[in-house]
Amino acid sequence: MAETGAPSRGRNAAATKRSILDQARRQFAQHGYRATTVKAVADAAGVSPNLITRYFGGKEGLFLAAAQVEIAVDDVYDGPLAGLGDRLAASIVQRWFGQQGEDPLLVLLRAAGERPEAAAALAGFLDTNSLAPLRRYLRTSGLPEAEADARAAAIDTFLLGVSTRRRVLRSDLGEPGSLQEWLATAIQRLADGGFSG
Amino acid sequence: MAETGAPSRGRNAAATKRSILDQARRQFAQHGYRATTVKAVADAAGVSPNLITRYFGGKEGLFLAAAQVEIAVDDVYDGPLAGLGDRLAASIVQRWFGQQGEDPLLVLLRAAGERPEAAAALAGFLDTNSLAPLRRYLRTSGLPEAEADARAAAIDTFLLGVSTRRRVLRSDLGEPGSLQEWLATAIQRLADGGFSG
DNA sequence: GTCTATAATTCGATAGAC
DNA sequence: GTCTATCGAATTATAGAC
Repeated sequence: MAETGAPSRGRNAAATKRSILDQARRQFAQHGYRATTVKAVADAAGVSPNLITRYFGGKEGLFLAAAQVEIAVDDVYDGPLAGLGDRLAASIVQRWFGQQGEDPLLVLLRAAGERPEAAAALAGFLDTNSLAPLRRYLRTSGLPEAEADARAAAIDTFLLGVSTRRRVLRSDLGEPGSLQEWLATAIQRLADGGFSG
Repeated sequence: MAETGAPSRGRNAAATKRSILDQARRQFAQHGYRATTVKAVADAAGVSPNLITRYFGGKEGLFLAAAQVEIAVDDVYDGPLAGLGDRLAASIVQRWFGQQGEDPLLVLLRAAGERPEAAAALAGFLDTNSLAPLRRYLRTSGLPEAEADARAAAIDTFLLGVSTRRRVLRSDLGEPGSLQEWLATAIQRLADGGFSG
């Protein structure tokens, strides 16, 4: 009885649409694109499959809607370089454990292996919203461009690895507390970097 | 005319089987599990689809065969800690650029998003063949267990991120030369790292 | 605004000939 | 040892009733 998206809708298109979208996100995030069927989503949302075509234009449109990420502004780039690891780690753990509903980024990450556009969309999103800000921040901290870029790429890559291990490979990364500490240390090591040494 | 697996086989079961397997690895590595059809593999191998059932028992068996990884013994764990980054980076770049045929690990990585057993298989393989050896090596280097484990996990996670970025998200990571340098530095930073500081 | 029924396709697997 | 032909299941999308 852990239904999320089927709380007694009646004849209300908006609520129905939302319910379908919630379940779609959940299932795409869990099984990827192809393994998710419109019937399964409709069943989970408690509606008839044809409503998915009606409201989202089909499975493709449903996926695009489910993969839509809202960019959350963050304050991780306010503060000294020495605290970057702590701030980033806190932000990540917060995003992971303090959130209801599925993360649209996970929809993209999980579908990236089977859908090239999903891979491209995720790559683009990360470049714009993770790598580029990191680069700017590190450059502003007074580092040479090449050094800043190398460190930013390393951190960004590490974070992708963490997400892949946790969400795709489903590895147990430990308690939120110790996980956050470990994350902070690793990030800080890369941020303090010596790449052009 | 870049066909790999269809070099004029005649009535030779072993050669046919090999040809199918080569093409299967290639396609699974490129499109994942569900998006790869037995017909497409058969066409690429220049054979009839039913031979896949005949020789591999079906699509499932074909995937398992294509995902079979042969463990290559490596000498990255011979040498001082200060050179670990260099040795690991060299080994990785070598594996990437100096290899014919598709990497079975990529088959697993790409299918991990849609097939839980593939995810589990990859996680298990990495634990046994990457994380555990790293841990052993770092412990042997005289580090406290907790510290060695934290550094090993960080390196392993970073490497997963690199593979995901490169093969799944298809990001351009630059020339082999500079890529290897960057890898070596990042790995070494994590290997040297004060996690219990 | 939503459902039932069904069309149209795709795909994996099988049977049997050569 | 391999191919042609076909079956059956699954899935997306549509038509039309309520």
